[in-house]
Order: sequence, then structure tokens, then C-alpha cells
Amino acid sequence: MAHSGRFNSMATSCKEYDFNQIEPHWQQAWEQSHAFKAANLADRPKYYLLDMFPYPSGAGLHLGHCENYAITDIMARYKRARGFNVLFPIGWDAFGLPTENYAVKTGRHPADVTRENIDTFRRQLKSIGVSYDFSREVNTTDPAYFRWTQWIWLQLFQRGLAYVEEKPVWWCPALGTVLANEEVIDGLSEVGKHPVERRPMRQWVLRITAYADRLLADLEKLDWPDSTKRMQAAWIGRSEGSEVEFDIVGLPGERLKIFTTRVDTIYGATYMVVAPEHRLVSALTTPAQRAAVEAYVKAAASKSDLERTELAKDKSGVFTGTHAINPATGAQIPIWIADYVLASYGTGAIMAVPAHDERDFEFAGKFQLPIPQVIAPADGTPVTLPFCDKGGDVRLIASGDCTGLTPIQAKERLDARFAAENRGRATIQFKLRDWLFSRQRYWGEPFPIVWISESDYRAVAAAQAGSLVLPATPVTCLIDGEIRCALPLPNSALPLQLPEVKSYQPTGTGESPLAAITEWLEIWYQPATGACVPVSQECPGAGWIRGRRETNTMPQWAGSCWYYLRYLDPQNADALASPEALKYWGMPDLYVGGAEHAVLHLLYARFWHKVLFDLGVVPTDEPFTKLFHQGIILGEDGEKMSKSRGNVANPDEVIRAYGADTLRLYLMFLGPLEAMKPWNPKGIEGVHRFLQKVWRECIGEDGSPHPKISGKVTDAPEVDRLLHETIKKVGEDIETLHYNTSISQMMIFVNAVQKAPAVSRQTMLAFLQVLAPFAPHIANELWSRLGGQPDLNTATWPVFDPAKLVSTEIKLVFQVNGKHRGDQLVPVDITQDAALKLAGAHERVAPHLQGKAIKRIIFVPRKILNIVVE
RNA sequence: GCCCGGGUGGCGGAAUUGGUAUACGCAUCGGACUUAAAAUCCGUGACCUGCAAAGGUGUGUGGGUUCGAGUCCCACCCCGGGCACCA
Repeated sequence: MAHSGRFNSMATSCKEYDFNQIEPHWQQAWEQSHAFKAANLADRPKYYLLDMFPYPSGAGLHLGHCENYAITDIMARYKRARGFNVLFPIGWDAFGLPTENYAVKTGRHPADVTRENIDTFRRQLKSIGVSYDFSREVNTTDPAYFRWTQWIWLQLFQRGLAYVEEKPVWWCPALGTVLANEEVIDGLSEVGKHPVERRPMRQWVLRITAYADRLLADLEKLDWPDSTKRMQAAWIGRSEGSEVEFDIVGLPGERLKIFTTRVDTIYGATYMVVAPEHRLVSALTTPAQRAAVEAYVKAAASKSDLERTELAKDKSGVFTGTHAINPATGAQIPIWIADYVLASYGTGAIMAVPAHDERDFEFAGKFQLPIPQVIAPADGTPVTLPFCDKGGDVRLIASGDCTGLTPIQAKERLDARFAAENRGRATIQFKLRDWLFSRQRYWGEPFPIVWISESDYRAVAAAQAGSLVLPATPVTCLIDGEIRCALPLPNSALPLQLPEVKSYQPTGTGESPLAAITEWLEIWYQPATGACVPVSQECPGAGWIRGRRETNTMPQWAGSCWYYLRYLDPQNADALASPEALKYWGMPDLYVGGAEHAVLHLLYARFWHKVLFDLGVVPTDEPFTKLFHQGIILGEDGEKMSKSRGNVANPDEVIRAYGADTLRLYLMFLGPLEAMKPWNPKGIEGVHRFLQKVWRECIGEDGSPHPKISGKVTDAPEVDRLLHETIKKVGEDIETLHYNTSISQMMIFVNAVQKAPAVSRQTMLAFLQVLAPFAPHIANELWSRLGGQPDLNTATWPVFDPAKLVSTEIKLVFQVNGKHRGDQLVPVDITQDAALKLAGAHERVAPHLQGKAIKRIIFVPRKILNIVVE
């Protein structure tokens, strides 16, 4: 708070609690005094607090945002009072589809739309009184920002973590555009409800699977909600098993490789299945079966994922006509094609063990394939098939020389045997797929890549050795039937900016609108400098080569994968952040955002971060060590807020009617922060009344400090004790994110103050400090009017006195046979005998003891005395 | 189907290691102030029996452990979230 000293923090002069006057007044005061500017590299301990990156949509701020930002703002203000140098930044994840779609519709430039949306968002944010350091704002669409997004992407590219592949994407013929997964609902476009289809297109893919093991193992280090860690673990989906290659009858050079987690059941494998997309489908198909196989493969290809998974409960398949040899039994077993085997997992082929797998059992039943049992309970209990044991005490049966072994023993023996035969090994599979990292859109970061011919690439690679890092294996693709190689731009040529375009209309071919901008697209290119001129002009000379820019753009995830690093040093032109800033600030101490990002954003960002760690750019191998998910605010009806339901509460209206302090306080009072909570517009009256009451206790009718507040008063013991309890409870509750109960405690305190005839100024000021993180405007106003020093934003958090919390008397509960029969104030250190005597004399307790023999006495000091009779 | 999270008054919710269930707030009803209203303040506030004092029953359902269970154990029901032919 280096700049806050000079501002004259005068209060307003209103007599009533006029929040419409008070709140803008203080918001302006904080802005002018730069009250929340984080100091770079200060001596104080740092605290880095981060909200999930907002997308500045045209719809503006909703209550969910307010909840999120109130949680972190309260923590930020509290940590500042605790003496931390707090970094509490905000910025804009501003590339993305809604803005582009809006721009297409209105014919306006997405950059203009984005700027307006950000202005609205920022103004709304300020109106709820958040203490962000706005001097560190970042914006993903700013070339000074995405220069580093492109730089990081180049590091991935150069390390061989980015490649190009033809991958199916959603294509909508009616809209003439490619759609994102979330724009496709039940096989129809979200906009216009047109049918969509799968169409293969050239895509950039990031090799996140190379980090699968570390992404899974390092979850253990993170202080995250367990449910989120479990979700990521399930998404990564590590699975230990075996690979086995089966010989194929009539195809001597080929083997069919499968993955199984239960190699011990191989004696029960009576057929095999390959996915319709498997590379050997054609080779395996006999002439007699060809027509049937081709029809099946074609049908499978035209099915959407939805049809193949959720809708396809029935098993389907077709026999190839070819057999494989089960390496355990030597038996010939048929090879089928069926779409219940996924091409994208494992090897795209399985050995089917129908007796011990539900899916295989169903399939075998439908096509009358044998179902021999090879696993049985150790105690010989008969079982019905399919018998899918999950680690019970079982043994192999009818399994040759493995008969009698446990599955674990059998796996070891079979893995070793197949390894010796050079046909198998123990192995690990992941569900995690590589990350499709391109969009056929305009409003995203361009890839800093130029596609050039193979011969040019070889020449550049030779000439630039050392200065331009190329991936170990060139990334290539086919453009107009020719092989092209991906050449990265030199760092000096970053950022690669988006060209100005007249129209954002889709091209109609599925390619990005960038593909239509020939001047930008087709260039003469100088590899050493990254300089270019349109190919319509003459080639500038030697060393210039013909190139074509990449027309895909990056997905919205790109900018949000590393923004938390840019806040540390947002203006740095030489690096994404300086090593000093990275060292001082480190990673966020607390990251707050919705659970809807549990997998994608949080996994992608971890991946990029680990790559940056491996490069030595960042000092830690995990970005977000402590994570908290706020719950969703539901509509009044308990349903998710949505325009179509008409149950949306608008924060602007709430602020107008009650003020930002009331809104903040009420959102926090609603219930546990992590819980889903319905919005109840009636309940807000309660917290508003609380703030009114605070005002009335501090300010008299004429607007000057209330006469009951004085520097000379000695507080009533009750008020004094409650103050210290409140300081203690609120501090603890903020640290543990249990804000709702700290508000209850503050209400209890104010109720006590109200009953006291007089209260000391020191007590009232200490309370205002405790209230300040939650309701900063009214707290600043009252602090200032009561003459609090120094400025409230620089005052240190009040200290509670533990001595004031221990009372000499406590209420001891008397129970007879475990039932509450009475209680009495007693000295804290009362003995059992003395307590028993009191209980015996207690008018409510005594009748229950009358004429009964005491069997047992349980005495818990300071809590209960339980007398067990008869 | 599998994996999580959760069921407490009319409502949102509170309750260290098992130790007074319903704090705080909303709504309700009654009272004070007022010509009246608003605002404010005081009180009421689970169910059954009872004039009362008091007693009994109560934290989704049914069992169990314990002197004592919202809290621990077993079985089940309902709601919410995630994953879903991953071999």
C-alpha cells in the first residue's frame, strides 16, 4: 500500500446509512489512493490470491461472479490487515466464440466488442467494491499478452509436444462452419438446431499424454477438494495391464496386439474384437465377409459418438472370416469387428473373455460364441456367469498349467512367458487422450507457424542450425496434395497478429476466416527474421521462401493456461515474467473458482506449467497448490439460474436497492461457501438490517458519532468478552473459509452492543476492522467518522486476548441416564463430588434420583455430569 | 451401472475429539412506541399429552455400538454432481 499515505480519507456527511452515496465515495477514494496496489518484491511476506479467469461476456456480471469475487476480496482485505503483501489481480480471458459469433452477427470487429464488454465488466466489478490491483490487468487478446502465449506454444512445438493430425470435428453444413463440442447438443447445432456431422480436418494436437503419469502422481501434492482430484485421476485413467500379440491364421507377417488388465483370464478368451477403425480390418477380412464388413465399418463411421455410446446399448458386430491363435491354449478363435471396442483406447483390439466380462458376455450370447469359465471362488462356491471378480479370493480353473493360481500369480507367470516369447509385456494404459488444440476460427491466437516445402525446410534447418530450434521430427501435413513442413517463427517475430478482415463470416469450407485472407496467408518469408511480404508482390530476393501461414487459431484454453504467471510481472517485454518476480510471488496461495473447471482448465494449466518447469521457466512443478470451489447460487426456485426459467437475480438491481456491502454480506451469509444455495430475496433484508443497526450504533441522528460511544467508557464484561470472541472467530473463520458463521458472530456482537448503554470507541473501532473485509464501504465510513487511525486499509488486524475468553464459571449439564434434566453455573474447576452434590440438590434433577441406586457416574469436566441409576 | 457429496423447524442454515439439537437470519404470531402506518424495540417460535408444573417423542428410514449418537458402524430410501462399452 505504498501509495495510500497521501489520500485524505474523509467520510461523507450523510446522516442516514446512505449506501448510494457512501459506496461510490469510497470506491473512488481507494482508486485515487492506489490503496490495493501490490508492491513488487517487498520485505513483507507475500500472499497471492487468484480468481479463475473471467470471460467478459456481453451479459455482464452475474451473482455467481459476485460470490466468487466476494470470497477472494474478503480474504485479500483480511490478509492485508494481517500484514501480507497481497497480490490480488484480475484480467480478461477475452478470445472466444460468443464474442466472435456476436461480431459475425452484427458486423462489428470482435476487438471492439471485447473492449466494450471488458469496460462493462470492470465497472460492475468496481461497483461491488473489490480490492483488485487493476494496474496489473491482463487481457488475452492484447498482442503484448498473446506474444507470450505464442512463445509458450513454440516451446511445446520445439520439444515435440505439438503435432498435426487429421481429426474429426463437428461440421454443420447449414451454418457452413465448424462447431465446438459445447455448441453441439444432441446432434444438433446449439444455434439454429441444424444437424451436424463428423468431418476430418487438419488439427493441431498437444501431446498431454506424455505427461499423464506426472499429472496423476502429482495430484497427491495438491491441497484441492478430494472430489476434484478424484475427477482428474479418473479422467487420466491409469490402468495397469498387459499387451499380448496374437498370431493370425493366414497372415504370417502380422500379429494382432491387444491390451488387457486381466491377462490371467486368457485361457477363457474365445474370440477377439477389433474396432471398426483398426488398421488391420481390411487385411483380416476374407472375400466372403468383405461386403458385410465394409457395410458395418461404413455404418460405424457415420455414427456420432452419442449413437455409438449412449444410445447403443445393444451389441453389434460382424465376423471378419479370419481366426487368431490364442497363445495360451493354442486354439483358433474368430476375429470379429464391433464398435464396442474403441479405436482410441489401448491398441483398438481386445481378447474377449465372455465368462468374466459383462460386455463380452453380452456379445457372445448374441452371436453364440463359447463362454468357458476360467475363474472361480477359492472356496468352490458356484457362481453365475458373467463372473467379474473384483479382487476377491479366487483361483484359475481350466487354465492349463496356471490352474489353481491366483490372478496375480497367473499374471506374473504369463507376462514373463509372453515376454520370453517376444509377444507381450506388462504395460500401462491411460484414458487421457492428446489434446485437440486448434479451432477453425478468427478470434483466437494465430499459430506462429509457416508451412513451407520439404526442400525449403531442409535448407532452413541446415542454415539456421542453432539459432532456430526445430522439433526432433519435422511436423508435416498435406496441403493441396503436397507435403509441407511446419516452420516456427523466430521469437523476434512474435507476436504474430491477426490480420484485419472485413468479414468474419465463415468461409463455408470449414476453414478459419483467415484462410480467405490471401494477402496474409500466402507469403514470401525470410526464416531468419520472420519477415514477410504478400506473395502477390515480387519475391524480395535470396533467402526468401514461399510460405503459407497456419489458418487455425488456438482455443480459448491457451490464454488461460498461464495467465497466473503474467500477473507477477504484467508489463515485462523480455520474458513472460522476470525470474525475480517468479521467485518472490511464486504460485497462488489460494485459487478460487467453480468446480465446472475441475478437469479441463485445471488439467491443461497443470500440463503447460509442468512443461515450463521442465524448461526452467517456472520454479515449481505445480501451478495451483491450494484450490477452493465456491458453490453455485441457484434461483429462488432452487433451480439453476437461467434466462429461460426467468429466475435470474440481477446484481445491479440488488446493489441499487441495498448496496454492495449488503450484497456481499448476504452472499456470504447464505450458507457454506462450497454449497449450492438458493437465492432468497427476502433473506437479504436481514443482513441489510444488520448493517443499518451497525450504523445506528455508531452514528447519532445528527450524523455525528453516537453519544453512547466514548473513549472513557469501560465496556460491560459481556461486550468485552464478545468482542474478543468475535475477533477470534472471524479470524479463524476467514482462514478456513467459513464466512457464514463469522457473520453470525458479528450479529451476536452487535446485538450485545445494542443492549449496552455505552460502549468504548476502541471496542467499536476493533469491531469495524473485523467487519471491514466483508462490508468495506460502511466499515471505512464509520471508521473514519469515529476517528479511527490510521487509514482502515492500513490498520493491522485487532488482536484478541485469550485471557478474556476464559470464564471462571461454566454451565454444567446434569443428566440422568443420559437425559438432560437440568444445568447450573458452576466454577470451571468443580470436582465430581461437588458437582454430584449440586445435582442431588437440584430441584429438577433430584426427583429423577429419588429412591434409586446410583450405578455409575460419568463426569466430563466443563461439560456434563451423567448419573446412571438402577 | 460405477465414483463422490448431501438429507437437521415453515425456509436458509448452526452444532471442537460423540457431551444442552435447532446458534444467527428469514417468515409467522403477540406486545410496546405511533392518530395511523413504516421503521425500531421486546417477546413467541419442532411435535404429542397437560390448565400448569412437567413428561414423552424428535436431525431421511430401519437396526447396532455407547452412560450418552445429528456426529461412529451396518443395511436401505431420496436428492445433487461427475463418469459411463476405457477391455
